[in-house]
Amino acid sequence: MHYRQQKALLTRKKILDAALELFTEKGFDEVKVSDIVKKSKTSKGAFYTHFSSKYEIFLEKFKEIDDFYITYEQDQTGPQTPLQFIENLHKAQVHYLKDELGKDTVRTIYMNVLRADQDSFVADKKRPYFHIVKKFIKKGQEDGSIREDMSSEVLTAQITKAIRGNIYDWCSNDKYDLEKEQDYLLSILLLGLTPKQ
Amino acid sequence: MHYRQQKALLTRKKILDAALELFTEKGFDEVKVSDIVKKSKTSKGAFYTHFSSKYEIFLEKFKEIDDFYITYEQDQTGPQTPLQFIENLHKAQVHYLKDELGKDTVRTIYMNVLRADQDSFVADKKRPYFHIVKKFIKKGQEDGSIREDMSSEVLTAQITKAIRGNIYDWCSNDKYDLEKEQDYLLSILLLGLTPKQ
DNA sequence: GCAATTAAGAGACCCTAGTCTCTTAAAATG
DNA sequence: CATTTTAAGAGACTAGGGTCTCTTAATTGC
Repeated sequence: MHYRQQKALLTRKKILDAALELFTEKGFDEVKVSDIVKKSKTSKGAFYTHFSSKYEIFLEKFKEIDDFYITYEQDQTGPQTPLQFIENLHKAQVHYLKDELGKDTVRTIYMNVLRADQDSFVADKKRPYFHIVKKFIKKGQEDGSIREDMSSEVLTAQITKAIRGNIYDWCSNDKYDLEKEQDYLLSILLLGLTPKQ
Repeated sequence: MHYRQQKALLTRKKILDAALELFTEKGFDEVKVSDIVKKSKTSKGAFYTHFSSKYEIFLEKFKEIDDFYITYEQDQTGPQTPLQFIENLHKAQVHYLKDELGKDTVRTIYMNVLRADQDSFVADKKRPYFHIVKKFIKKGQEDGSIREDMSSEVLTAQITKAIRGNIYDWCSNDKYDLEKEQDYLLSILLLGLTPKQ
């Protein structure tokens, strides 16, 4: 590690810290790149050598969404059937999105995922969220409580994307009861996971 | 209708026609408002008196998405159970989105729905799509093939939003087999609609 | 140690969606 | 018919994300 690289890393951190502070304070749309540059006492040139867009720096922080899922799984101790686990996970999820992250943040993420140059993030199968759901679907298939005509991978993909539909609708509607709608949707999805008679 | 209003209407039409032609030719992102203005021989002032954004004029055209659903329902003649109808409708839907509208158009719509100033369009319950699905869910509830612990309105909302999740994922992933994923998802959703034992 | 190379960064500049102001001609008023 | 009001539209201007070029100082090579 050379002196120059160290200094660059410090610059990167200055920009990141300033940006996150501003995002928290004013929200993504209200923060200008020039604000970030001013606050971090750097320059546009520095900003764009370290981050490829304003959205990228925003995402940096919100990759910690995944910590929620990891922590959630660890915290579960009592006995639960796989279906109960999946249901409870998704009920906890809406609280986290609503009360911790906030609609505006989620909306920003969901919007930028659709930008032509961006590669997905929410639907990335490498995310802990996907792994955790898949793990419990597998368990359910093993104990016979979940259908086996589709692989756990495929079933997981279907559940998570249906849930994304719910979150998407919440983001685009002013009056939307996220919890209630999540409950309704889960009721259909979980029944849809049971083995066919 | 006064002379001035007539002339305004003509201007509006000139802008709309020019815009749609350019969108078809080059895609939403590649068309500049100045291109539209130039092609229609009008001005920015005229553009923004008739449309509130570039997206709004785009949506104007793609409200005809709804014609697809109306036509589809009318064209169905043979006997089908409500669940079969819903399944077939959604299989036809993906072909329409993929081959008629195209991913780029759908992506543009899904993205703009999330813009803070915009009110939804895709999740609007007044759309024919919603009405048609609801009608068949009601039928299924009447003949006992669909669960009755939730209203047809609620069930419809869940199905349509889960489907939106699928379309959303398609829009944000390069390699995504929309038809196959729709089949998988429908398999879960339709089972989830059946009455609980 | 000294030239040549290169990476970090400063900031002027570009691009384009959207706004603002001003003009003009049609409609309303009397 | 003259005057006032107003709505459509022209186009200059603003805003803000992102790009480009140029500088400088650290690193490398001889």
